Amino acid sequence: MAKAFSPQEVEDRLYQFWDENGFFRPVIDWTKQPFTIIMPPPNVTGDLHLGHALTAALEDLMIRWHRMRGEPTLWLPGEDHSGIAAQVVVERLLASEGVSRLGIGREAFLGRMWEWTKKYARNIADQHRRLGASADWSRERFTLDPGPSRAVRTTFVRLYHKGLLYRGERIVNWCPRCATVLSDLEVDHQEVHGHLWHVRYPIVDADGAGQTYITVATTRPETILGDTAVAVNPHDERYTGLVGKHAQLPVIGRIIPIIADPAVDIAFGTGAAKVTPGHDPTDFEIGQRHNLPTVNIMNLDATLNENAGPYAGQDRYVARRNLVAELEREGPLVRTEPYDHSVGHCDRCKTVVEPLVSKQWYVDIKPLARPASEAVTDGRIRIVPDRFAKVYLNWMDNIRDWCVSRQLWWGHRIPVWYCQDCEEIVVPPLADPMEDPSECPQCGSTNLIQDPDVLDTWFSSGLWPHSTLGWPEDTEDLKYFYPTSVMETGYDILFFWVARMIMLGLENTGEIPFHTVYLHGLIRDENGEKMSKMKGNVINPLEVMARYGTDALRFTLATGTTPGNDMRLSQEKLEGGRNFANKIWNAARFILGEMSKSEAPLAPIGASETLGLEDRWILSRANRLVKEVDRLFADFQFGEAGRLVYDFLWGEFCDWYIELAKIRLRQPRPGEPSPLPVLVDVFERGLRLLHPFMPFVTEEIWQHLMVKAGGLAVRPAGVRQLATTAAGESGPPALIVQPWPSAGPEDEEAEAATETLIGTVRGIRNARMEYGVEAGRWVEAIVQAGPFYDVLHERRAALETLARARPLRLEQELPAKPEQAVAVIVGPVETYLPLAGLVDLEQERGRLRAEIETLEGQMASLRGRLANESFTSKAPATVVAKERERLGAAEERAARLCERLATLVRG
RNA sequence: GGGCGGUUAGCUCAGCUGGUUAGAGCGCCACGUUGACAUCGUGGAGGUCACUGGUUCGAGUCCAGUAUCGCCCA
Repeated sequence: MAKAFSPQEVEDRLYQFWDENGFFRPVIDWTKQPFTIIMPPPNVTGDLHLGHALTAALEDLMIRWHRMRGEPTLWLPGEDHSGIAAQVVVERLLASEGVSRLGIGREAFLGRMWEWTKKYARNIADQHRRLGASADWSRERFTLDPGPSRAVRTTFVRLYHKGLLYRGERIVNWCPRCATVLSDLEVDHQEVHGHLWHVRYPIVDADGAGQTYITVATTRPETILGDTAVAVNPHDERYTGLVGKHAQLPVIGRIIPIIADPAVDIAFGTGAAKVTPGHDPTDFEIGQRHNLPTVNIMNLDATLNENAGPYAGQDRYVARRNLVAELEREGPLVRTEPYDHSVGHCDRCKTVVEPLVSKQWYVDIKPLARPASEAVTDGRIRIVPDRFAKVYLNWMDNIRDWCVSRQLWWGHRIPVWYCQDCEEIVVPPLADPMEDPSECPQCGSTNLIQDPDVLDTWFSSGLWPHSTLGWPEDTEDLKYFYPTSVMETGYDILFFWVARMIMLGLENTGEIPFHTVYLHGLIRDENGEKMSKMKGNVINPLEVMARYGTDALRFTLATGTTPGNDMRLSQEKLEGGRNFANKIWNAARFILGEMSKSEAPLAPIGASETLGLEDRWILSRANRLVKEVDRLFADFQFGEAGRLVYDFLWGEFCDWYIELAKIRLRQPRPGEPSPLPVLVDVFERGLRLLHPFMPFVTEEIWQHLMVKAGGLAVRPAGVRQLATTAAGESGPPALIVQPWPSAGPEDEEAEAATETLIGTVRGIRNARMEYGVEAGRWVEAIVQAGPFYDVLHERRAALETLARARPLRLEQELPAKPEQAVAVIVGPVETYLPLAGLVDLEQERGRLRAEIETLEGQMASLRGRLANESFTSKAPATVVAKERERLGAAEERAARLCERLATLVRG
């Protein structure tokens, strides 16, 4: 084995080994409950980013854990066609070739889309493989595949016939750059610095005494050209006399009514609002209430149209500038003030969205939202962390109809035909949603034209948990794996995706799509900034993996996040992950080296009384760890679990157990058991616990271990020699399919004794350092071990070696304690280091006094607590007992320290 | 405007049924190349847990309020 772990040498090989042996494919076993995760399908628009890496790390962690627990485990991978985003990329590609989408036509364009998509879907899948994703690639799905497409069309047809899909003309969010409508969720509201322009409209039928004009305030003066009324609040006394009168629009001279509507905010601007039903959602509603005409002044590319009179053909912002100039010149502009307000931007391209009236397809969402809310309120679906349940329910309660049509070519074409002879809308029959209608059922015409638009990408994503498993067919997969277990994704798509999956899953299947929603946070850069290509602070997971290894990335992500919270990723953190992998690697090198040296077969671990103290200790600690990790995993606390495994392997196993084992291995005493079986057993169990976090390094080491163990003809306890593949065949042994460890009993006696041993070693090291003893020098030590005499006598060699204390005199009771010596007191164990020539009695007295002082502070607070009648009567007995014990220990230690101090003072 | 979250060591963060003298990684200081590992080891310094009040025998942890930063929705 190489001196340092080199990830690139093992990752591809091991992934292939797992994949080829079918370990990723579940065996359907109807007697067992499966564990299923449907992977959120990444967009095919490029490379995986760190968010995907986090998703993969956490999902693979759960998947590997459940697989090791022996559950039929399915992780179904896939990719999303990502409608608008993908189309934009390919359109840009075409532009670089000097052609356009419209130029080459729909069919040729879709050909190019597919060509491009296939390449990138493969790219995404390959990147998931590099992340070590143990997903079942035989079940991989793409949103435009025949299966999921059939699900989309079936859903549309059923919703339509149920009356839950309708075509409506209303104000939509239009992205002039993407040339499509957007759903409310795809609009990103941002504060922008703008102006509020106060514009005076003359009253044409003023009654002499009253006002002769009315002043409106607007942030979008160009829409004046589309005004069809001025509205005031009915309770606004400033304007009561004007309601019913008429004003004249500047520039184009249209006469418009002054109306009263409660939607107008008295406090905003002048209290008089211009009403542009064609270009503002609120105004549209006012227009509906008052039967106002709607004037559309804009083309779909955000230039003004013929209704804009002299401004026709100008871009909206050019027109705004020019119009403001004209108003100023001509007089109606009475005031301009700076004004910050929120403006909708296209989620994808950040272009300012234009509200305009358009005919689109909508899902009547409330009937779907109710059952989706109930599924969360009644606990059938658990959201982790649970605070997001409130966010979810709040959104559901205020949900608005979902605009699902998009003016794109790339996507699921809307299965609606329009009769060109009678205006009938034709949708395929419920009985066969896939059938394209050939004639109009109303008039018999065959002159049908399919709606040119496609559906919102999220419409197909919303079906993902059931469409990937075969719905609408009643497949075996659907029956077995649905409802799925966990949906793990980022909180940023809770509404976009998770909510819609719940609604559509319930609608289509009558069942929840998943039992648990686990939401992770965003990965930010080391300064807490959101990563973006624009800022240039994007960390590419592929580069990270090349530099630090996949395990390092995965461990760092999995342990650095808590549910629903963002994480800052930095090189330092990744280094930590890499170092941990290397630490484990080197522990393996040590153990394997020792195994090679040993001629004897690896003995099974015997009964407790045949084991050494530290063996019992580390086994007990390992058992405690398994118990804790199980508890934390079950509660989705992966980060905390990972940290415990890290602390155990590094801080206990490597730092102490291996060091203690070395002493026995180098100076074996007759009759003493070898630590090797325990070394191998505990390490091997540690590898299993770590496997879901760091699959590659653990598998690689485990394979080495098996070769060695196999060579010695004895395997660590509990190893499954052969794995079973999906085809029911036997495969080679592999860590990925080893059983998850189960927790054995704890050994408190061994833990306490070993802690005393470790504490004494630490105390001696500490004293050495304080007195400036050179690291390599051996020092004399005299130990009064009291009740730990037998234990320390047993571990005498350990104490000597680890504390570098020799000669070491060990007694149960010390009749006379050395005076010219440093005292180290750990529990009832007193250690004296004469440190010839180095001990300064004044320094030693100071050291003792300081220790006594902190101890006294502690004792005072404990005594106070225990003297408090309400504490002893109200606190649980175990807590009170524990405090008593602590006080006792502190008192004993203080007494010993005081005694020591007294000796020194006397001397 | 409504809702949510953060505020703990120099930095980044854990701390989930309230119970030691609050932990980790990184950074810092000192020492150390004995055959697992310098991607390392040993030891150390460093925090009135944002603030105020409350509940409780006991609060970093629960409640209310304040400040401040951030996010979501409108």
